[in-house]
Amino acid sequence: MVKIADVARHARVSASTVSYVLSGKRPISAEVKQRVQNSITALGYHPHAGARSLASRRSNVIALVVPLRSGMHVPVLMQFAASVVTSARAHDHDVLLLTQDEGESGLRRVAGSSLADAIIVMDVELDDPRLPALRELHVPSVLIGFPADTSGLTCVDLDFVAAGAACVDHLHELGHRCVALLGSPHAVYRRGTGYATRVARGFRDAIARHDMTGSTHPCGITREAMAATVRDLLHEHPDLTGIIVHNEPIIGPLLEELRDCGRRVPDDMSVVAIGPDDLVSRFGVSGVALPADAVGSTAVELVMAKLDGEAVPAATMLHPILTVRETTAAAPLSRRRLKEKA
Amino acid sequence: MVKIADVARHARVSASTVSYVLSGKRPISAEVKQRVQNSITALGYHPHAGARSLASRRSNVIALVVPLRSGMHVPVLMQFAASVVTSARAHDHDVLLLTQDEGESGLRRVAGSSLADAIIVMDVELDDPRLPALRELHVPSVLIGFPADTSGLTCVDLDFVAAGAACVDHLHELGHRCVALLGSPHAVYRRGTGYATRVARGFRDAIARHDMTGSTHPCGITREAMAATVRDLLHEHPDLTGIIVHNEPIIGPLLEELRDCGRRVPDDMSVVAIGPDDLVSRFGVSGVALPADAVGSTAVELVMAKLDGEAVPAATMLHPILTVRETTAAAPLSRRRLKEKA
DNA sequence: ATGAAAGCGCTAACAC
DNA sequence: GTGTTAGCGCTTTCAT
Repeated sequence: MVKIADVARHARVSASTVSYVLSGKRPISAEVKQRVQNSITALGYHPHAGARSLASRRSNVIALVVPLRSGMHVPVLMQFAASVVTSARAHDHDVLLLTQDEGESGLRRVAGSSLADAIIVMDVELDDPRLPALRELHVPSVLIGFPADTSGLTCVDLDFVAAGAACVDHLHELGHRCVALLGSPHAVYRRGTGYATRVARGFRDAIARHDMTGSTHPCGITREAMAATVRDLLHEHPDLTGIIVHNEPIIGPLLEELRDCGRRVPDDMSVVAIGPDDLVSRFGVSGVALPADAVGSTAVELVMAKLDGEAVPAATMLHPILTVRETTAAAPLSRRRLKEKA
Repeated sequence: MVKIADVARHARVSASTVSYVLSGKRPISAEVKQRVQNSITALGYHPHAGARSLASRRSNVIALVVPLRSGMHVPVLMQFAASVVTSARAHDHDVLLLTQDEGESGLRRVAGSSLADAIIVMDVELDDPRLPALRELHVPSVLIGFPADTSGLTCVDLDFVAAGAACVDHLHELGHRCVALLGSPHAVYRRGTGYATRVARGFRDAIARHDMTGSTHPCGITREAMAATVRDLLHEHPDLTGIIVHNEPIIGPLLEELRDCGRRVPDDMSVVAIGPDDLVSRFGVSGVALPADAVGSTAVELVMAKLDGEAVPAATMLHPILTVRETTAAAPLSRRRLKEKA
């Protein structure tokens, strides 16, 4: 194994000079710098990670805790993870993969042994059991998702309240006055998943602001459950012209069901979705995409800032971006009005 | 930070004794062992990973290279990864996550800096550009998937040849004599993805062995492409009674399409699938599941064996397990014969 | 069965 | 702008 002393000898400098060339922590003459770099490539030198972390008290590794057994949409998890790895590498850090089932002790182990300098935790729930550990741990951490109490933490996620509102705003602009939110299964609301509730809040706020009629409907993820909910919905609200759906697995089936019920989308019924961009774009649905890449890279930026001792906000909310596709159009009623005017 | 000397003092032993209690590399009296363990928990001691890897030349980390941008079925990737992490933890190792796009240099970096003791590479292609590096690297590696030439490597995967054959065998036993393989898109065969070709080989071998009629059909992943292929197929082979499908995205649509074509499954047409178990079981399809967990844990076992200096086979093929569900039944023709006999 | 001591390869004062 | 040196916290001979 080639070590720093070998490089130093080869470049006719001291070991510390090699170290400083690598870290850039002190000015080095252009000539020496060049010589050292040549020797490094000539010998194929790679600094020993362990020695480095021992001497510098920095492992240049960040731990990423992923929820492997959860009911989350898996491709999104992957996108998160990919984005975290890529961003971390851009900051010269590596990523250690931890599973949620190691729980609190996993966090303590990784932090305690200086395996990682920081921790990113995905899919945090409202009252997550790991929160106390994260607060008291001496390594910086960033959470993806919002717990009930963010004090003493750093959290990042899509602004789901704004996302819910953005969907309503979009429908309102198109002249819709009676809309519905097709949400997650009841269980998701009860178990503290935060974002489900937040979308509902954004929805209700916007409905009130625009003086519209709106109702929210938890909805199962099976085709049958969805069909039942939708039929009830159409029956109880005959003047419904817009549906906002925040429930990944039913986006596709919902479109089919509406067709089966004799409603053309978007002519008779507009549909807006909040969900993973692969899903949303695959079905050509207007809506707000879950910005997995942005969330991942933001999490890394926040972690790096904390490692540099900078102060960061407890909550970072990513602005929703609504993309208009083929499932939303002017409300039937307002189109009728337009014709009458003509 | 509490270090080994602190534990030693607290337990009134030397540092080396603490180290040996931890590693078990030399006999320690029950009494001392107990005292040391008490001190460890009392002080909340965690050995410093960097110091450890420096002194022992072992990081206790294995690198896992995942193909993030590939066309692979993402949930399966996740299952692999989860299985690798869990198995690694059972061997007291952690997992470093690398993305495929770091390529060969990523492997050299991780190995060269002693960040990881070993490398597991997922989704290896027939002529993977990273193979030379993997062969010459001084750290052990295990590949998930088979390249064209496995010499000097250690590979593990489902035995796709046997899987293809098992599907044919199953149909043969049910009395089917004319079957078809609905495979991956043409592009997958051209690009060297190994398993596609291997399934086809197993299929053809079994067809020949049983003296059956069989044809293989590459198939696009869109609903339309699949529908076209299926209609051609039904038209050209009127006596077709069984379809083996090895193409994740079309498993569901295929069942619908057959129904639309007036074929009842399994009464008129049996369907066997090779694919991710979540998919296969979701649709109640008979078939061979991709044993992600088994592949992941086997990969870890192989890596551990290599780290222990044991010799391991270049190729480990996991036996396919065919599960019979609701989409296969006795061939219509043979049932007719049975009736005639009665 | 236990202890003492010599590194492992690197970084960061401290010197000049 | 560069060199010297004292650790970083652990493992593992060597010694008893």
